[in-house]
Amino acid sequence: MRKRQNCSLLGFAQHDHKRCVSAGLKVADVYCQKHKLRLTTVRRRTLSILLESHTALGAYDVLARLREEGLGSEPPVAYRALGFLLENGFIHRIERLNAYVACSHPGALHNPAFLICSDCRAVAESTVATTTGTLNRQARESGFQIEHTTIEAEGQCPSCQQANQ
Amino acid sequence: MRKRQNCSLLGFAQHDHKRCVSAGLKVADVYCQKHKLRLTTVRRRTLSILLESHTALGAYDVLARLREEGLGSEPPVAYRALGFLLENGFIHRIERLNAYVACSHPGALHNPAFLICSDCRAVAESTVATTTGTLNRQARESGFQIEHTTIEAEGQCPSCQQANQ
DNA sequence: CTTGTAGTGATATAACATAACATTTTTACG
DNA sequence: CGTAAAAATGTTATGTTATATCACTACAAG
Ligand SMILES: [Zn+2]
Ligand SMILES: [Zn+2]
Ligand SMILES: [Zn+2]
Ligand SMILES: [Zn+2]
Repeated sequence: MRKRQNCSLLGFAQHDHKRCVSAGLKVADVYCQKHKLRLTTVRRRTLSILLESHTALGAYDVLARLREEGLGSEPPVAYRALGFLLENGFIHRIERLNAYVACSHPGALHNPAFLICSDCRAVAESTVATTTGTLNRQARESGFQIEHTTIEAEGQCPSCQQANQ
Repeated sequence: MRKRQNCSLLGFAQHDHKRCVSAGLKVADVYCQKHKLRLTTVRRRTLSILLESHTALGAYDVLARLREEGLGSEPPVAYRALGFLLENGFIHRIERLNAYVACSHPGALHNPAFLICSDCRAVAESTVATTTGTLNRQARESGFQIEHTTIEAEGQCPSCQQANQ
């Protein structure tokens, strides 16, 4: 009898979080070198700020951190860095929160689904991104061409459930 | 051999649109009477503004219309009316657009998926709202309690595809 | 009629995002 | 190297979306 694998989602599970940060930065470094992209100081620091938490941060939260460190003080600085990181799949945007979160499975562009805690903004990223067959069928039948699908499930993460019980 | 039913989604299909407006208002009238809710002038007009198009309108778009008609000129007027209509399931919020759309299947609270045209903001509402089994399983296994799921597919509606070909 | 509740009016401000243009840094190439 | 083009950054201003707060009004219940 095989032991059931623990496949709880990163973000809600206990884990060695320093590895998330270092691994995420490493992947970005390698990817950028390979694709001749410039992971500048601001961009790299923006990524590490997001990697340091598995929660969604607003652009102005990021900007505040950058400002403290003398890396820029005006909104475009943060939005440019976030834009670069989004384009290259290192971070994702959480539409419900107008906020940004580091990718948990970096290395390739992809289109994940998210589980978002409405209390603490913790975010877990699922690799499952496809819509249900029914929605796809309805789209096809009505002639709608789907280009991108956003799936965001909101609720309570394990620790906030305990805290609020 | 049974004829294939045309189940193209309202919003992209040709239809008698005056009926959408009158039916939507009627449902709201009845529902509010039954539940002792007050569908005031501003609320009712806000609903009809959204019913008049199957596209998503921003709060400030709605406000502009209300202002023209002397029904209110400051943001809270629109946001309060939209809030009431959202709470009672007469309209939905499109997160990707920070915009609002009248419900196509009014009468009960529900949690639909949307097909959103990125060119013209036309929105079709699908009754299919459940996430994929896999996402639900992942949530359960990691102890996350899903309360609400947003599914928004963005792409091109039939007429915009023709226009851009 | 009076008292509580729900709804509105009005002002201000918070939060999120981009346009536009000047300047600096980096890269590419002769 | 020197220099021109491209990419990134600095800076100012403004646009867009949303909420807090407090005063006032309408209205239903007792
Ligand atoms: Zn981590
Ligand atoms: Zn939480
Ligand atoms: Zn219609
Ligand atoms: Zn369209």
